[in-house]
Amino acid sequence: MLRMSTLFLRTLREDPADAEVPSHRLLVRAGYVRRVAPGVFSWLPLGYLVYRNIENIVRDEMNRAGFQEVHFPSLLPREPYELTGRWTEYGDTLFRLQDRRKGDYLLGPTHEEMFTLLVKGEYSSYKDLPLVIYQIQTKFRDEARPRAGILRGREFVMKDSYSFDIDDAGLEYSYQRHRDAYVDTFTRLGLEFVIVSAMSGAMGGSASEEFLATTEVGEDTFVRCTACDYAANVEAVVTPAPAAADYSSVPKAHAEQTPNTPTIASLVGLSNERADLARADRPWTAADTLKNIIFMVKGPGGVETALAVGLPGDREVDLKRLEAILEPGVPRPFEEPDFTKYPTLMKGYIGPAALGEANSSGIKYLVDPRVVTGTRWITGADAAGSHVYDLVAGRDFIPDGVIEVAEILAGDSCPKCGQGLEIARGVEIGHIFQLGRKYAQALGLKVLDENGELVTVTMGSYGIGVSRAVAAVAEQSHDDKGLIWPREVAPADLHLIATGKDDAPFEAAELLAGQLEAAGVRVLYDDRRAVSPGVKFNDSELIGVPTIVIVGKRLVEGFIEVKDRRTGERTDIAIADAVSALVAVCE
RNA sequence: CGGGCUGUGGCGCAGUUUGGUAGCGCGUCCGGCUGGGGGCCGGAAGGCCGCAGGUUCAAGUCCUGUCAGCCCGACCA
Repeated sequence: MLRMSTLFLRTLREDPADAEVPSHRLLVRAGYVRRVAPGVFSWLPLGYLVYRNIENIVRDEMNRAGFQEVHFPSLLPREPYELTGRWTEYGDTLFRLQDRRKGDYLLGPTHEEMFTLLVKGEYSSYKDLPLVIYQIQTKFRDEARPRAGILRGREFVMKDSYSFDIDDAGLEYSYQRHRDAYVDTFTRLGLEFVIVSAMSGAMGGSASEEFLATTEVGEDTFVRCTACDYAANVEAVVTPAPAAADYSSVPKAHAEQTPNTPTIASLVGLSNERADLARADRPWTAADTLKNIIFMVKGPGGVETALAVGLPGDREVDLKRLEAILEPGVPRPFEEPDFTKYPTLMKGYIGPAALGEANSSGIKYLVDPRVVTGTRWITGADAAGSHVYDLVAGRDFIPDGVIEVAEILAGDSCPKCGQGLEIARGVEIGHIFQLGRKYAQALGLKVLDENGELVTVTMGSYGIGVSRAVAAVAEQSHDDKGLIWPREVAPADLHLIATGKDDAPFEAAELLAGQLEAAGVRVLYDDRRAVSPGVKFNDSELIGVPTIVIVGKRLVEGFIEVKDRRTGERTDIAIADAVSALVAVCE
């Protein structure tokens, strides 16, 4: 039994000044966590109870799936990370340290290397596989900017598991088992979540998926369909290409003088103002223009290549999508000096005529999926102050291909059902990933197959942010008064409050608390004598135990009050029936 | 790494413009009252005003430097 009179707990009446997001504010105010350093937190008794409940749910679901728990150190030697290149690849995010002999060590940010080496040391036959092992471990990442309290710290707890299979089919199965286990885990945590494809379509379907707990303070943007169950990372959204349009009635392309129209807005304005350019049926909009943007892309060898992107003028290029699709190439904007290298490009008036590998600039020209054959555009005429009208894709120009980098806007069509998409935010609480043979290759994890041949093992890696899940639940489950824990993760089942100046309520509550404990109910008992009822009520709402029981002024009539923290609904029950009634509530 | 803001008892803040012996609320301690929504009265403890240097008779306040933290962005298995 937890007694408020002795519990190591101090609740705060005011919000801490450095906390912005609700989970951070409330976890600090309710005395669950305290900040120690940027992105580093201590867990106080109530917080640690919640943390452990969540950890145990994660562990339980892993074990149910048949995975085996191991435990690695956090302090790791440099060598394995050197072999996979991550000692340098991880950059400043890696916490590094040296021992007294100047030997390099690191605090593990994730443990692919260690798992791979462990299995390599023990197993050597296909008969040993498949294998899934996991750990629940403190991880360290020296994030450039920790924020949002527990949601994004530099020290955090992660469950990471790794699957080892002989072939792709085995990997697919291990991946699927994790996917199922994650759905069960997050459902049990009471989290509202979506599963989004984490990679661009080109990289292939299910190789990597993220589990995002939906919350407006999340750092990951994703889209989901308002009508069907489609959800995807912004990088991975596929824009459905419209059917090719009939352009038989579209007049021949004609260049027009359009002075001082270097921007889309100015071009659309002028086109509507001038009678000779205006459309008869409707005004021109930015979506009628074809905007061409050039990037310089640095390839892995360090060589820069120009790339032209064409997209409807009402859209911007989403740099994250562009970077994701060009990976490992790195794009940068096309700048003034670059124009001198491509004399046929006229800044502000770049058109398809100059673009494309077959044309004057020789620059590869990729267009948005909406630019299908038959669509007609206003676009640059490659001369200052001049635009081409009625330029038809497929008739007047042929791009080198399609590229999916336009920003996603709310209302865009769902690639699955065609209805509108919405943009939402979430925090990544799980990630499942078919690693393949990268680490097994680098570290030489091979086994003998049934033909006696050495084959490289294929791996998957699967993470759950355990400490982050505490904050994610808090983020999704609170009101203006405080936290509201789902029962299974709550620090207690019941928050029992005794009020009054006489001994009677305290004696009755004491007795009740003992009986409830004996019946297996976890009780947080507010036995403080000198504290006024208002303080106790407010504390109970801040702390967020799902059921609040008050032994107070109605005791003389033989009743106690039961309040549901989430709904606020109150019921009176007879003290004589209290134990059985409350046990029932807590089941 | 770029931009903005802030450093004053445990927490939240005022005081800095205009230099003159450091204040308020909460919390804590002692005594009393109160006892169904952070209640009241009286008393008390607790501060290198981020740090260093400078100006001045005098610096929380002005000047220079520096460190730290927070927020936005970049970044983020």
